[in-house]
Amino acid sequence: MGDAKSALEAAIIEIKSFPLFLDVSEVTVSKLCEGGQIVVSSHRNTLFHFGEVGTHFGVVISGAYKLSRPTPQGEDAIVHFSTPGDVIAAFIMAQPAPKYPVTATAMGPSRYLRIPRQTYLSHWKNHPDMIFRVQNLLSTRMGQMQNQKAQIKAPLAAKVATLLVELLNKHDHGNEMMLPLPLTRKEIADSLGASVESVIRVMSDWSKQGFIQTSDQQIKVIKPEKIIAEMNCE
Amino acid sequence: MGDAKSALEAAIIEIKSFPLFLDVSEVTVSKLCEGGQIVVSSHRNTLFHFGEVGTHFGVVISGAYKLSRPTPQGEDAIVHFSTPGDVIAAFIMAQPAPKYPVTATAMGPSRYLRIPRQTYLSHWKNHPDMIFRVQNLLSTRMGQMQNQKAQIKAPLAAKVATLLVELLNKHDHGNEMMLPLPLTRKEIADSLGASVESVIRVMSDWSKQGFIQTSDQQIKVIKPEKIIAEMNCE
DNA sequence: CGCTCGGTTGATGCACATCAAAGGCTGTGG
DNA sequence: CCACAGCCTTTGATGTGCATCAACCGAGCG
Repeated sequence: MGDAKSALEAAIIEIKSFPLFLDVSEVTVSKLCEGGQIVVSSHRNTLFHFGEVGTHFGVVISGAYKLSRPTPQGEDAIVHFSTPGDVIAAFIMAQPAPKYPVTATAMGPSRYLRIPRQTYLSHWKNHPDMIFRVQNLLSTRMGQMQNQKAQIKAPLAAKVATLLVELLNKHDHGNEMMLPLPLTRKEIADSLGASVESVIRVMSDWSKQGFIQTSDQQIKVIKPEKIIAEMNCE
Repeated sequence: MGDAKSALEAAIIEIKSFPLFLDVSEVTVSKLCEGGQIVVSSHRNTLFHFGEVGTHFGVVISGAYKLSRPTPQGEDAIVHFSTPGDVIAAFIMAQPAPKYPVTATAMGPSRYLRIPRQTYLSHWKNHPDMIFRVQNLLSTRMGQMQNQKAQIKAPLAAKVATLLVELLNKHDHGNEMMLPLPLTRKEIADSLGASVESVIRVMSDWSKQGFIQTSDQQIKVIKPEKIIAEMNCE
């Protein structure tokens, strides 16, 4: 218990530097995290499932989680990739009896700060600035979905390129154009509504041309210009 | 000027019955609409364009507006259909220097209550209940987008069916299963990322089988069961 | 050593897009 | 009042991007 508490305190130090909590006093941050606990996930662990009653929301501390929905065909459609600093499930906290609209699954070892809904209602709700910050995060996410929708008729290569660029933009990884999360071709496919094979054909083409490099699930962009060129259909 | 003011007052009576303002005192509603003005649009008028600086948000009073985004191919992708009671552009009010992420265009004669951003910041922001109501509306919208994303691999017929059902659900039109807005095949196509011709082929099939009926742009669903059956790919 | 998981490649087919052409309907301007 | 332009719908013919199916390979792992 002492351990859990100090883990929480350590995590608070970590999350304080996220844009979400920038310039917020440590006391306030502690309050906003009241009742919170650190969840350590390993690869493919889930935080919650689509359709379950939503009792908690939270913040991604490290690693990454994918948010997916089951499709009528039994497959999964990936709705969003959440990286450190992202808020998860805050959106539905405003509802009286919320259900999770997605399943959250860890991609590689990850950590998550899980906060009870009650804390949202008692501490976040009456803190307009925090609500606004949350809205800004969500507005970004909404924007991404709309971008993707605008690309629905574009060729697959353009969609993959856009996804890569978007993921690169979220976390400025210095000059090393490395994606901030481990990503399989299948996950890219599920995110874009394409088949694994098609995604592979696009990307191994790029590999051969030296635009990108992958080892393990780490994708590195060598020639960003080329990828950006693909975005606009060559 | 007296006219404008009384028009606003009349509109406030109207919007008071929307879920957004349910059980909110008239005084409060007036405050929330401070500086608001009624915009009367005719078919294909626009409220604002993609990329413009966002100085206002607002509420749809009557008719309908489509929210669309230009695509790289020069076409338009429709992101959302907004019907009476919907809030438009509230989302981006939280941002310091917001730009409209969509273009809003009237579908047939419509009316809109246009409210300055300042009112959002001074009256809405500090009213947690209102913020929550806005979030709930947006959460519905987000949910719809996610539904559509989950259907990305479904056959076109399923997508059209889902769209129709979703639009029916938003406004319970008694037993008359009439869509609450005038909708062209092109608009359906732009909303789903399909071609007009394909949408027409699907829908004229349904017409011949007597599932639906259209006159003008008014679509009436005769056999909802059949349409719902199409949603799950037969 | 068999297992699962991720990546890759080729052959085949289909659900759509695209192109083309036509008719109705509305508004607009000479 | 007619001509003309735009918009919406429809139908058919043709083409293609991508899904699907079917193998196969290498790596990690109990």
